[in-house]
Amino acid sequence: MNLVSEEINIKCGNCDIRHRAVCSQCDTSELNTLNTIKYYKTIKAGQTIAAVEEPISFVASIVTGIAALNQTMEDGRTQMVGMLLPSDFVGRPGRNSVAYDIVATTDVYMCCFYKKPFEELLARTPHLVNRLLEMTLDDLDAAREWMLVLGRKTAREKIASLFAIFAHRSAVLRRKGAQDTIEFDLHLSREQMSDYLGLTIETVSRQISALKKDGIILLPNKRHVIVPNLSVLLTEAGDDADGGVLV
Amino acid sequence: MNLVSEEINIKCGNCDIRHRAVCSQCDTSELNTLNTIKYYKTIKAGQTIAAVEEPISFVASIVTGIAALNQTMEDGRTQMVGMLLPSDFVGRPGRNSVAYDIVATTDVYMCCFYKKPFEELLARTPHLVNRLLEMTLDDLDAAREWMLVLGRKTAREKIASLFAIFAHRSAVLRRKGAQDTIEFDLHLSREQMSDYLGLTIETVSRQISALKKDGIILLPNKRHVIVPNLSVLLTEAGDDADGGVLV
DNA sequence: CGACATCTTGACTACAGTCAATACTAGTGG
DNA sequence: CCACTAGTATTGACTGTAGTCAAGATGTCG
Repeated sequence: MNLVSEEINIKCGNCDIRHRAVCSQCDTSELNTLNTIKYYKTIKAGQTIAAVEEPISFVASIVTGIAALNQTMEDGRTQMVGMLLPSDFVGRPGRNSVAYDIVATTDVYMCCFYKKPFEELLARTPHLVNRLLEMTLDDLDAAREWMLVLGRKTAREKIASLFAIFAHRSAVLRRKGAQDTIEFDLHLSREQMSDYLGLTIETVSRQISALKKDGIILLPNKRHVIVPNLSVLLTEAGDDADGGVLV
Repeated sequence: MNLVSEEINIKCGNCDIRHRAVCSQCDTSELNTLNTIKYYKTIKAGQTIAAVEEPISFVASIVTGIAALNQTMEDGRTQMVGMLLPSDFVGRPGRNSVAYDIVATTDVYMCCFYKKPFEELLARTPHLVNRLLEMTLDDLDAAREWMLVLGRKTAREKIASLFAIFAHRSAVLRRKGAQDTIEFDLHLSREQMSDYLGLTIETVSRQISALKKDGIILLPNKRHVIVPNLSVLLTEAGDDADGGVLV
């Protein structure tokens, strides 16, 4: 028992997403319980984690990697409706299927919990529900923020908005300011970007070239972006140069 | 005491949204508590219920009427990011302001709870949090469903999708099937529709005229719509003729 | 090195936006 | 009751942005 408990502490204690995931407020005993119903799983880039028709037997936290939530119309048009990043939660308690296809964009490492026992734990652990509510409200705000991008922004503003999100995330990680040079790796292909932005890949390509030509961004290669001045990028995104950027 | 309790039962017992709102699972004692911290409020059509800059001192349930969640860019472009219908919840526990402007589309009658005591009740009433989580997850699904509309659908499909939502809601209320004639009142102006759909009012107007010309809908007047055949409308919306319509 | 993916660029098209004139509707006051 | 006004909606003509189709460039991996 002692051994098990120690093992858990080592595992969860070292976990990168420990302080942000659903389990962030769990105490040792709750982590013990979680440990009995959890397993880790790796999904290769491009593989489907869950599909709309199929039942799903687990819920999970993304530990590393990126996954996309995709909606598809019969004729093949697709729209990415969300991006799952490390610490994000997969699955909806109380439902046995997902509302959109979840596809691994990069290799994804997940901490999975068997659905049924997780829901039981949820039922007797209010703070878990609280955490889930917090996360869901954040997701909702992000989704609505993105609705403005999809509904009202031009192609150039859309690209700038997407890059602003990546730049913002990178800036937070490296504690940089809006005046500093920020750089980040582009984990999405042109096609994935077009699906996220409601554009075609040609338009994505053209607008990226245009931003590059105008010196808003530098592109040492196709998957790496350097932003000399974040405020300028934010202006291009149609945002106030300080606020309004989620995720 | 007895009197008070009776009065509450009458009030909440007769409440149209009693079985769908946050309070749907509350017992008599909880309703009593809620009653001590609640008040009713009417907002005239066009009035702002809450604005992004201003602090908000309450959370609320919409009892009757419709309100819109609006996002606005500096240059005036606006996007409706959600519609609040009877039983929907207003405000975010734990936050003292809202992320978007909330504007009454029709006259709105709200059941308001003072924020602080409501949050305290929330902290000791797990099933309330559960209900709020359920509602938020539904909102999130609806928002993501709408992202597909905004990002990938044509103007005609957008209008058809909007009407399909209204028709669907009306059909559920009156227990009609997809083959029946369904009608509904249009509570939104052309401008509000354009804000919801990410279009201009001219395009909205043109597409409505086109749907009318093609016999997909009938328009006895500008604010009332008759749908002879819902499946046909759903096809126009680009949806599978049975599923996929939220709210 | 060759083969296949992904990405970029160009030429042309089409859908929705813009600007503007006209029609409709509801409300007010003579 | 009609005339007038203000707000809302429709329709037309034209423009512009992003989509489509297609060729060529770049990148990746066996």
